[in-house]
Amino acid sequence: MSQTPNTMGRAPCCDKANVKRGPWSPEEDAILKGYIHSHGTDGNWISLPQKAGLKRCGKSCRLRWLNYLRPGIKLGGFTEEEDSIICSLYSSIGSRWAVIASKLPGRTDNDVKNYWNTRLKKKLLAGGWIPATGNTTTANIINPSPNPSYPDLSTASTLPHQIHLEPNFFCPSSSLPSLADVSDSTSSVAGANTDLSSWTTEESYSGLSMDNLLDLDFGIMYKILSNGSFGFS
DNA sequence: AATCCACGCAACCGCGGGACT
DNA sequence: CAGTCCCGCGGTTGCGTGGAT
Repeated sequence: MSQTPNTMGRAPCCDKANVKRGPWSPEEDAILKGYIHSHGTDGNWISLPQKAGLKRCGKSCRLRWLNYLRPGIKLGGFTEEEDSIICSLYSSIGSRWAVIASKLPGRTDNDVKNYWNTRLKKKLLAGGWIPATGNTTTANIINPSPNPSYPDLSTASTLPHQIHLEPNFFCPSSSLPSLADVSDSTSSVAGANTDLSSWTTEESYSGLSMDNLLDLDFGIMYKILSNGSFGFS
């Protein structure tokens, strides 16, 4: 990169007057794909377009690669199961699209975000899962049932239970999920008690931070989140 | 057939935070 | 420790398209 250091705020990532903007052409896609296949990103997106011979901003190249060109990208409509996963995670962690997308192989954060904003939100509104008034936030997606059962994700055809949100992470011992539901995890969770079979007290659950929880095998995490008595700040 | 409008999606923008010097 | 740079993220914008009028 050859930008002059700017002490008055952040320097622009590229010279906007000399980069192409807007939709990518098939030729540009081919150039970017070919360059990354043979050279990789070299850990530097800013200098990549110049090296590859593209008149694009590095951020634009990164976005194009991550969202459309990299191998394994899943195109097409979302499945009911993916709907359930998105709803469940959104209700518990909010608009952390990158985290949600990481639980959906082949999906990108942009994809999930667009899907939520354009279609899934409407679906939830239509089904009464989101209050018709006010903004859609984690705080107003409320579990209407005091004693939710655990929906089976593998055969999910309906929207999941929502999470009751509290100011801080908590888990009253009276509402612990059945250990039979959580004891089959083989996940390794750094910094947390990973022996799920030993989770018999409120204390052992409380030691699990939200980030730890996100590292759990999704099926186990879902079962925990599906218990309407958990909450996160 | 022409115009309007709503929708979906690709892309851009700015910020926060981590890495590096 | 402070300053700088870049990556990654979430919010937002704007264009293309298809349906309605």
